[in-house]
Amino acid sequence: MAILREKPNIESNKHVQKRLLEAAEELFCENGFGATSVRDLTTRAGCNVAAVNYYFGSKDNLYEEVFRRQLITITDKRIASIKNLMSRKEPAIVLEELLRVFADSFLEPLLDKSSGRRFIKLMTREIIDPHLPRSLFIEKMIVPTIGTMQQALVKVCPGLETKAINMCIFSLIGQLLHLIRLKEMFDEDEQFGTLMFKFDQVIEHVVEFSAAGIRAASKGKD
Amino acid sequence: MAILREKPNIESNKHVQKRLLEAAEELFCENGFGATSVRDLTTRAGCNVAAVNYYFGSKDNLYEEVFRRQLITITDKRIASIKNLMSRKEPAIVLEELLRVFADSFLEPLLDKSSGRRFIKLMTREIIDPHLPRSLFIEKMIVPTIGTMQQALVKVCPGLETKAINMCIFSLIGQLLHLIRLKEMFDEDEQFGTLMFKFDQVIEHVVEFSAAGIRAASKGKD
DNA sequence: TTTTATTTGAAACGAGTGTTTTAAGGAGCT
DNA sequence: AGCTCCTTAAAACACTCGTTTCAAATAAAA
Repeated sequence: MAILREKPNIESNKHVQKRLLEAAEELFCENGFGATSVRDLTTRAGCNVAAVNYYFGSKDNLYEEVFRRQLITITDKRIASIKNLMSRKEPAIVLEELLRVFADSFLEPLLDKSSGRRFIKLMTREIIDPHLPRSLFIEKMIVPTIGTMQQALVKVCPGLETKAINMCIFSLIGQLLHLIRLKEMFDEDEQFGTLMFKFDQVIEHVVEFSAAGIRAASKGKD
Repeated sequence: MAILREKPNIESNKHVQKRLLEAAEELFCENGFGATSVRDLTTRAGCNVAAVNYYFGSKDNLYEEVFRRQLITITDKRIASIKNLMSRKEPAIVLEELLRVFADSFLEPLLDKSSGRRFIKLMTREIIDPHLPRSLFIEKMIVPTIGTMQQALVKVCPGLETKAINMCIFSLIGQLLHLIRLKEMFDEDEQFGTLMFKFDQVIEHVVEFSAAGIRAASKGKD
């Protein structure tokens, strides 16, 4: 009963364990934990039902493995984008610039059709009915992301109190998550989605809307 | 095989059909459609398993019945709050005032421990993996709510284009939904919830943050 | 009261769930 | 060869699921 063992030798023909992880990432994200059966997973991975329990011990373990991987991947990308911008010294960074980079790094996993996009649905599901400890979510995503953004904001926008910064980040993330939600909701629905919102226009609106809000919040203490 | 029949006579002892609706509203909201079994429902309602199919035809029908009721109830409350404020003629209504009323009417079902609070979780679930046609959602909630808020905003904030209004409402709702999400997430978690956010403070921040954003959006076309 | 109709109850149906068992296959080693 | 270890396969396990059946109980109407 091996749990999370290494690849057996060289890459034989995409090992079963790897195929299972890929299948799990697709199906869990698409349909959620409960609606994905072990037989769904093994059918897509092209292996026997027993393989899930053989390689991962249980369906739950496989789920946690998938979730943790994606969580860390996305968070690292976001932080890298922000730090990349902040490393610039030459022309001073303006608020709108930072907000735009943050918005892009936040929405990037949504826009490309890679694995990250599907994962957002799974994240939302995990918030509503959690199968994993919330600490994983907090420590691996929320704290690092907000922490990085805090540091960036105090540099770009001095004279803004910590509490106000947190609330402004809250407002920003709220809008971005809502944008993701609407995009998911009306993705194939032409009538609603493109009629009232063009994606890039909304991002620009969020940037300017939030910049005005942040400046108003810092005006009192400037 | 009666479907949705009327109450048999007077209210006998809280009729089975009614008890089933109440149990369904609680359990569906709490655990979702898939994680709520017919036996869970009938156990809480104190009746036989066959009662669900007898009175509602199927588990799906019962679910739709619960969802439609709550959706309409909440939407009506929100619209009434806004129209109540807008009916005032005497002192002109300022932007912050309107935003506060909208925020309150939006969060009200969250704050009280009535049926509406649980329903928000169910709404989120329905967005992620829908069991009902999206048209129900759009026609019974989104269109009426946004429509009412549009009318209110053009009166309070003239010189704001329709497209800009829609985007500002989008930003406002995004923040409020995020506030609901965080509250649900860290409701019993003292360490996180109350440490960084006091609920009333966040509402006040959202109002001021959004007022600044809206004024910035209208400044170009004033 | 008898006769209808409506509502309940217990049991069973067939299908699907995660997991375990048991045995067969296959690679690399001495 | 034989031997060990890892991997796969098919079947069965002990559930739970939504729904149906059909007889008994209850209420309404005659």
